Amino acid sequence: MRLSRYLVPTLKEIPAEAESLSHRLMLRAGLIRQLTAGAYSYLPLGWRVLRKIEQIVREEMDSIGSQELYLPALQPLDIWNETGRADVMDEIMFKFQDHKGRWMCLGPTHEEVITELARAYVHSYKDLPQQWYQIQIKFRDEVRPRGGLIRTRQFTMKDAYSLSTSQEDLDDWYMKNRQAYSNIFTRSGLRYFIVGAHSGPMGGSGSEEFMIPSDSGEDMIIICDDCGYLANLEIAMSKINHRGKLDIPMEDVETPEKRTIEEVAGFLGVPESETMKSVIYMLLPDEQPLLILIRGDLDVSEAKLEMALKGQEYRPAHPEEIKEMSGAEPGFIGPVGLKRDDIRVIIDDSIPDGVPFIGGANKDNFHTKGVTRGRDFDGESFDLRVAREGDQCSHCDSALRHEKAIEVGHIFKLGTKYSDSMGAMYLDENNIEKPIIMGCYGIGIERIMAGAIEVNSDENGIIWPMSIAPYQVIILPLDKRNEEIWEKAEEIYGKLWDAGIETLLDDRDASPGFKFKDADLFGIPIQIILGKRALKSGNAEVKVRKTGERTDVSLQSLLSDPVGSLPWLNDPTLSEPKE
RNA sequence: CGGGGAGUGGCGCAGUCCGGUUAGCGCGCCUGCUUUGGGAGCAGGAGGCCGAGAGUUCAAAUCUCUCCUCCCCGACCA
Repeated sequence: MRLSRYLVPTLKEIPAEAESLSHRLMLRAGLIRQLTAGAYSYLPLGWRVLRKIEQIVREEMDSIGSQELYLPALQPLDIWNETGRADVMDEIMFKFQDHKGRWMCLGPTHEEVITELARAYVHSYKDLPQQWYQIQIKFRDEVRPRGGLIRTRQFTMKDAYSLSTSQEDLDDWYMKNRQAYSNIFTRSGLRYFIVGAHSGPMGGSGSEEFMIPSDSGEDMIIICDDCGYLANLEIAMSKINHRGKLDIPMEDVETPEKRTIEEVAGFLGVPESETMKSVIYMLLPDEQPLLILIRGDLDVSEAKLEMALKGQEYRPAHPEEIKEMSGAEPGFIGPVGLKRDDIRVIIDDSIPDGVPFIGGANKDNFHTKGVTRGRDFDGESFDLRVAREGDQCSHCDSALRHEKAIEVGHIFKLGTKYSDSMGAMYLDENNIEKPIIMGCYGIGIERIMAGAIEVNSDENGIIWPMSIAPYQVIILPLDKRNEEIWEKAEEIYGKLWDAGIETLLDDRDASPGFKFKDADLFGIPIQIILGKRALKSGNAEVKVRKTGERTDVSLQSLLSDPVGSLPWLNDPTLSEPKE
């Protein structure tokens, strides 16, 4: 492609809207343009990168025997009502009525459509196993799009769905996809972590996320450098050191207007870790009260709570309900002396038997010292707390650290959640009807692009890994009016394309400095610089964007054997992440 | 959804508090001449219902009201 006729609007100044590194560089390098919040036009250079990524994804999915198909983004709301997810995903679904008044939506994901397909075509164990995938657009009316392509309302996802007859076969598909994902991210020049994750509204028994460490990420992952434990902060485990057991009697102390843990601990002159936090929720749909107890200095992980409750829904209790139950204002609630006997109590294991804590007295302006589990109250034990940086690893006792990360892939063992609710059944060898066991596996295509930029750039611009670079080579004739330079540039350009090397020719009438700056900004891995100096000696100058290394290569060999004279084309280190 | 910030040629901004010439500057764009190894110089140009609507006023980018949009933090989120 000739740059003079190419839509690559590079910017010298950074648009004010861009905050994250990848967003700034994508705008500056002319890869994308925002149309509205969370929706971007992909300009030619950006689109080429996305297509490269898709191709890598396609090859790896095909290689594990996954079949590519294409499902509609336009979907009737009915199928979402079958699984009950019309309600669960209500907030993020783009919904509207067609001209007949039927409710439709733009698919935020495709489990329902896939299950409908399976229900229609899979009837026998002989039809299984199967894995189907697509590379398709998703629509999610995100409350807050952010970070350029990190979170958008319209994006491309590779989503795959495995259909199995047994848990073992699901496990097998899960591992195959896991391996394919590892290949995809490695080939795309990304350094990634696989972390244990929370399944959320997808449901199912287990899931893992593929994470690229980056300050622009929205997720927090917990890392143990010693034993390699990795998990999303939402579900990360950590070890708790308990104080010694002590048998002291309960004693009410006056704590006027001290409601928060911080206020109470400060007022009584004790560390927050010697206090106990009590939170009351109402379980739905029965309105059964739920008391959650956790050490005062720790926080409850919503994801862990959701798992402890096995997905049962809940809501925060109203202040009147709390008052009725405890006889005190919120801020003075504790586990001892509550006025409801149907209350369910779940306790984080930061509150062990025999260790006294300071808790609410269920009496306005009073707390109780010496409240002790096992003696004064008890309940179900769970790990509910959010792990903190510096906490001990639950596997090896080393200190945990955390890091921000971009989620680029997520794999789930769904089980029979969708096949049960939508009736996707098959007959087994014994003529018994069974639900199909499903898995689903997603990759965010744009996030790979954004992630690759986050990880591979310097102060001058993007440094594309060779594997996903929009072009491998850019030719920079520095003096357009020097006919010899111009002719050589054209000649090399033609030869490179003949040899199958994707090449850009900067044929713009611009100053050398301008071309250098743009070439660095674009991040094309190999620059071929044609100036008078080099030409005099019969050489072109080859600059490797990633290393800055410059080498003279004879024009003769470039023309006769382009691939052979550019060994960098096949240098694997140019497809690896920096450092 | 809570908090904060911002809408002025394609991009970055000034002007707004304190109303008053043809609304400025830089980048980019067009024409000409010069220039050519790290975002060239000079000269001459084109391009703006100042986010939208209503109001106040002799007069509104500027004051008032309503609305819309975008960004950031948080909550939320395959």
